Amino acid sequence: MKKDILSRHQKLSIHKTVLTWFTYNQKKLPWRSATPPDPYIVLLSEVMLQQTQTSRIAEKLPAFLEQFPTLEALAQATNKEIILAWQGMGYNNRALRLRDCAKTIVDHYYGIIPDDIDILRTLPGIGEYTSSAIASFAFSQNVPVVDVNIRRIFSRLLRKVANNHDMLSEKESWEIAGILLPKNHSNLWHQALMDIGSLFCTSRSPRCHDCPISSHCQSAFAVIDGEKTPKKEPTHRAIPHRIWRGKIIELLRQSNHHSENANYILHALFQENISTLDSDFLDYILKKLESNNLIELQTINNTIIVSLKE
DNA sequence: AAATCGTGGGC
DNA sequence: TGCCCAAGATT
Repeated sequence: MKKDILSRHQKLSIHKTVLTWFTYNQKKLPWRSATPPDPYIVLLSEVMLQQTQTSRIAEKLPAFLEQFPTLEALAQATNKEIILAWQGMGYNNRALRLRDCAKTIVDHYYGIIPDDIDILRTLPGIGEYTSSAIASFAFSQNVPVVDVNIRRIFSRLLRKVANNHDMLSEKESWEIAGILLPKNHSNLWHQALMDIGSLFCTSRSPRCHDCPISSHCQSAFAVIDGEKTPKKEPTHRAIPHRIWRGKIIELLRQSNHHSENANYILHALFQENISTLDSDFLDYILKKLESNNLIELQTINNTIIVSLKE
């Protein structure tokens, strides 16, 4: 990409508009309440927010923080404790990785959350986005950050898109993020862009009329919805395994502190009016959950007993 | 490196 | 209703 996508003047104008908008209109979120920011809370929230709406995490974080008030407390959580506490946040493997991340920091970094982006990147459950987000939001380092909101904003801002799926590549987005990064304002800049992305520059039906940067945007008032899928035939798509996995984990959460036998699980899931679950398939799913350290299996009197892993 | 990893809400 | 989407990471 060329560096002259926007003139210096245009960049400054956008920076000022976005940062000013944020000063008066930023979302109030639990992980934004501490000044200076608490790196532990930033770490928690950023992992929780992966592929998950801010509104849900805003609800869940306070109770989680009460149960695990420190990095050390989180590091000591058992699988079962962390999975129970993770209720409603999805992608249960993330919960174990978060605990493993905390444990790694306690065991190898004196319990101090690293501020080095390359070290952060090596921790369990922390990838390119989250390492950058922590460096920027917790430690105010002037690094680029790209999430789905920022990628979508850049995609639309810089050229007129064909539809709401027309996006810059991941790589291009990071390059643009580096080029558009205002000096010394990574933190506020990227949080502002994420707010604007989630409030106005949404994937479908963007609200350009209310968007603070629509006057700078090549795609303003011009984003159209993408194809509504060729819709060939009913193509009864199979239910993804993760849906069954999620139902099983949730069932075990609800039967808190008890084990369940596999036949009961089969029966319970059947009653949810879903027909494609047979015994062998359930066994397969259970073994994968076991290998993920999410559940424990034991066979007693020829029946399989299932419980959350301790 | 394309697939897989939950869950809830919007339309 | 069924499909899409959401502060991505891992294998």
